[in-house]
Amino acid sequence: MITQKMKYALKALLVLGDEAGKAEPVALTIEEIARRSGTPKRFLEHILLEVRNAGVIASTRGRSGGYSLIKKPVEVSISELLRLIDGPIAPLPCLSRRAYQRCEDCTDEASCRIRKVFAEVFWSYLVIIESLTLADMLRSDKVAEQVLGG
Amino acid sequence: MITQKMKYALKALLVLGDEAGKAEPVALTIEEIARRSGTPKRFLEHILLEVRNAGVIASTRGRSGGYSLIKKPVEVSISELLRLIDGPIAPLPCLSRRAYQRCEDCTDEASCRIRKVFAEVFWSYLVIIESLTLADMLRSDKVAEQVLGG
DNA sequence: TTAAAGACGATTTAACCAGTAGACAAAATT
DNA sequence: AATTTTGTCTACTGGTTAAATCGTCTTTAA
Repeated sequence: MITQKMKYALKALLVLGDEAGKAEPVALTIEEIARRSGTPKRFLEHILLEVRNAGVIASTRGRSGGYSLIKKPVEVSISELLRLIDGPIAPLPCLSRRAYQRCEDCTDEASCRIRKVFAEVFWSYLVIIESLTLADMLRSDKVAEQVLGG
Repeated sequence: MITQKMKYALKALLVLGDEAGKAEPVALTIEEIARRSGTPKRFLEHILLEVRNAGVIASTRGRSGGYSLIKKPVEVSISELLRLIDGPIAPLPCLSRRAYQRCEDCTDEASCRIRKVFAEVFWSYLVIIESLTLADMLRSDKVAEQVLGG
């Protein structure tokens, strides 16, 4: 499960992405982003700060300040955002590339059967999620409807 | 990330699976399973209880009691175990089949762009992990080595 | 009947999630 | 220059979960 915080981050980026796609985009205040995305304003502050530090959005302070998207949507990786907000994606610390950690109880990583089996699943999963970008979300209404529920 | 508890559950099942594959398998005590799997004994109690209630293993009480695998390894689904120990697999509650929950802030599920994009990733992922069983883990040493680390 | 096992509920400690509050800094308007 | 509007940053809080541990009870074989 992704966290609520991640959902808020995505919603905020959708708002900023929609704005950036307009004819004459303007910077949006936290207040406005919070309103449009349905996010608690004070909480959104923290989220936007992290996203800004990652170089995805930019902020200007003072009157007529606000936030705007500075990366092209196609360059905003969902998996990177996940790592930023929710932490490592890998099912096991010993399978994470960016946040590798040896399992403290593991005697021999190469022969670990748990690692081995999750590695296979994980690589397949990674290929899929690494290819996802904000652009995919922004134009997702154009995607053909599929049966989802149940 | 899967929890430590899930790792312990898998390790315990590997121990019981290995035992079940022997010529003359015997029931193993918690003590023995804890020793072989490197799991805290008192914690393992709770884990084995849950796994037993799911019908994967059986227990006998009293002297010469213990645990043994009662399902065939090929019938022990890793994804079911994940659901049992760690909860829903889906990235969003509104994408879970078994633990479906509407996102409380969601106005229209069908048009939710977050849901839509995660749905695609999730279904692909599900296909892979749903096919995994304990049997795959038990014979995973036969799997060709692949480069994992980094 | 007693020792060896599992069953089960209560408690604990630390971390994390989701959110709030207050003080501060910058920029534009007046 | 003062004021207002914005973002920045640190700290805190209440609730939940993870990872155990503890004590007690029940079952069963020797």
